[in-house]
Amino acid sequence: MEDILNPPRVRIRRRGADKHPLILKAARELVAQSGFREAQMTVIADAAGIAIGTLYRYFPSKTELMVEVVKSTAQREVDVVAGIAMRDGSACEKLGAAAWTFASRALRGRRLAHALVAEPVEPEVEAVRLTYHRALSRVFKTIIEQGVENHEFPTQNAAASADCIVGCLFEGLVAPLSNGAADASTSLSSHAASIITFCLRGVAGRMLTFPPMPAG
Amino acid sequence: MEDILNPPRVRIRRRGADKHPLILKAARELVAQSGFREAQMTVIADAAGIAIGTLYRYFPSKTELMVEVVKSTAQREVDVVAGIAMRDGSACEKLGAAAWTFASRALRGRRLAHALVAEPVEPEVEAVRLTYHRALSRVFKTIIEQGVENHEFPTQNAAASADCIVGCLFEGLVAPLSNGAADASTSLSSHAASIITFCLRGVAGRMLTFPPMPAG
Amino acid sequence: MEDILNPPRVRIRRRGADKHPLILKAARELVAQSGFREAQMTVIADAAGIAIGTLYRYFPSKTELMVEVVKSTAQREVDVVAGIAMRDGSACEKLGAAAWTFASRALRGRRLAHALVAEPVEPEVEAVRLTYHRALSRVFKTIIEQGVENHEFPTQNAAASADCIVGCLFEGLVAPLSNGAADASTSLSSHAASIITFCLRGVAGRMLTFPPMPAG
Amino acid sequence: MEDILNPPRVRIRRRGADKHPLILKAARELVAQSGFREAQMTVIADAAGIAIGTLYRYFPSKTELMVEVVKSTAQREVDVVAGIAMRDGSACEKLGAAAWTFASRALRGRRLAHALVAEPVEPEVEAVRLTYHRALSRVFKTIIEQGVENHEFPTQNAAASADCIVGCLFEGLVAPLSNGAADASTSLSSHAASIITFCLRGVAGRMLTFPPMPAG
DNA sequence: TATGAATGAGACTTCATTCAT
DNA sequence: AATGAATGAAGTCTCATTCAT
Repeated sequence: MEDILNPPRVRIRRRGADKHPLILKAARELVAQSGFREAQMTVIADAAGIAIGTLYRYFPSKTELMVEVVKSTAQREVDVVAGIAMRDGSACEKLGAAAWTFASRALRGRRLAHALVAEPVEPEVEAVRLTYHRALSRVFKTIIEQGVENHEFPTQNAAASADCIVGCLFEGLVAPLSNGAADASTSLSSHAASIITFCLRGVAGRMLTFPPMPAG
Repeated sequence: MEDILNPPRVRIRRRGADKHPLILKAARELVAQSGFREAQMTVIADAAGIAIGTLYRYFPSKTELMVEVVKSTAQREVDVVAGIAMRDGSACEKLGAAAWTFASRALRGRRLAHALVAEPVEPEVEAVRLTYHRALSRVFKTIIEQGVENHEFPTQNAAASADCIVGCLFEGLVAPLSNGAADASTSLSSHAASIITFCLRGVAGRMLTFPPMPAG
Repeated sequence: MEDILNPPRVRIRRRGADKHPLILKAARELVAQSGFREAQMTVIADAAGIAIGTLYRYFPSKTELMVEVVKSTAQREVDVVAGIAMRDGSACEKLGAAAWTFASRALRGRRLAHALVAEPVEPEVEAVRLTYHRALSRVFKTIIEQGVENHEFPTQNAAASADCIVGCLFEGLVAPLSNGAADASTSLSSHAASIITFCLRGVAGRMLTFPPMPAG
Repeated sequence: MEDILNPPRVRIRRRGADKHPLILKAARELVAQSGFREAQMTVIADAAGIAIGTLYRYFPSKTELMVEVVKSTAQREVDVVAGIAMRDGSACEKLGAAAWTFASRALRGRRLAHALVAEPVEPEVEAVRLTYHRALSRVFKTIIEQGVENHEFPTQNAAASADCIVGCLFEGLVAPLSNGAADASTSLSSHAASIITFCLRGVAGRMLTFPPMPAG
């Protein structure tokens, strides 16, 4: 399981409850709702039920907070997808399952997924998001490498293929979400199937059709 | 050839050169250098060597200016790639050439490409950027459809495949550029070859290796 | 006939048509339409069909132009009302007729009347408007003085009474116009009759009812 | 007693004095000194001894602040005049007293009174000012109606008469103040007496002379 | 003399961050 | 430790006025 986070920094010593996760939750929800730009510090503090001054005891700047938001959210996504990669089964199955898992989570989440993929702001946050992309890519890379060893897949630049899969999923699933329209997720899920089919072919180098899975 | 732009608005003229392209150039360069966020109106005016009031004679708001920046830049990219798609040759060759063209142009461009692909901004600008993605995708879709007719490629959801190609190129080429580091472009161009290979396999459903082209 | 204007200043020597009245007309119409604030120099120049630079050859500043607008417009109003005061008839009749004339002109004109009465801006323009108020007042004062000489009216401070009449007309007729609503002018004209009745009583010191006149 | 204000909004509190009245006072003084035009947010903040950001914590926009300035000032004036209308005495006495009270307060106040009566500004502020005129008029209307019931005054359009009184007071007292000149208030107060005499005659329809009161 | 593009001071507003209580 | 009022730099946009052609 990938760990995006650097060793967790020393936190403020506190008497009562640790407000760290509380703040992070509030911030994440606000970002999920309306993006980084709209998530102002005052609003986040309000949502967390604490004073703005208190928020600044836990996070020294908005940048830092947003970095944490991206880190933690991304980590969760990577963990889930990575969980799939650990299961038994052929590389092909795992690849399909992992992609589908990512896709179905992105189809919910919408705004948040978009924020993680395409809504940057500051270089520092951008850097973390890149880390997320790479972490996700690494999960796929691992599966591909297994498949190459198995001879399920032909020899290939596994890292590049993994990047491509991530790109396909982002472009295919997240970008269309950025127009606020609440598209019928049915059509999106068949679209997702086409995307994943493409990815499987790209990796396997032969005709494979991805059978859509029950949402999960 | 795609035309993203609406019919061009009537411009100011007389006395001195038309400042429209001058401003657009300055704005584009600033965006290319440091992204939308840093491109403030005052700075753009300075860079263009004009007063802020003059800037506002040509563009009624920052949003409008940024929309033009994205439109014009994106249009140029789409045009170039679309130009490739018009040439003679097999669908496979054209697909490779178009992808390679996009890739090699993105390898220069760096920050600008990133801005066109993944930076934040306002909904209005975002909408235009999405148009760019779709326009690029349509170019690839056209090639794929030709290939399917030719029986070069198997039957497939051409739109989804085209989106995937765009996603692969963005994720594979643009995202890595976003860290300011001046990566060795050699390694990037071999990376690009891997990416394109993946795309070709995804479309063709069989083993194809993309032979890197002479930079152009 | 009152002359509000100071001796007309030396104007620019010109070859072709004198653009002075042209500009004044355009400015007056714009002020009448949307007030001083909205009457920007560029817009006035456009409306007059001349260049902004030319406008500035005739009027050295917006303030000066607005002063002229108020002066000329007010002069016209004063002239019309003064014309009534010159006619034959009892002071009482003339007073009623003059008031009614002012009122009926104000009921058209709307925005312009408001601008002349209540929409000031700069001290310089304000000063001119005050002059207008005083000039109008002087017309009424003349009528009242005649009436006092005639013994139609009791001895009184004619200047103060005249100011009051002006005040009644402004407050009673112009102020209600400031809400953009296009009130039924029927109800306004009966309102006007009540206003004028009040004025006549105030001057005459006995019961007089003003019989509304045919609009003119 | 008229109440122009809507229910007062929830205010900021805690730590330090409530800055609401402080700001309002500063703004009122600036308007009184130089009118709405000169009352810029930065200047108001400076005058109140606070930062511009603080100003915006209390008033969301300049318009809102100006509305409050007009509302609160006007309310005070209306309250004082209305207080007179509640006293015992004949309608005639009350009418004279109310008018005199208004007049004597306007003779101080100068610029501020002018701002409340005749300065420009935005539609939103204008609307509030109109409310002030109407509220003042309503006070006089009440007195007149009492007088009509008493048979002190003849039957008449009480609303129109009340508007006239307001108009007389504004035109007779406020307008002359608008030229910055510090007129001898002695002459003004005898002028005021003439104005009020006119009003009484207008309402009563017979000869009444208003005996100037001791200033209050 | 006419033109109108260019100018730039100045107005309003936002929001991350600080610090006295 | 918590609070939240206060701060003010920074950004966008307007419009009267100037001046080169």
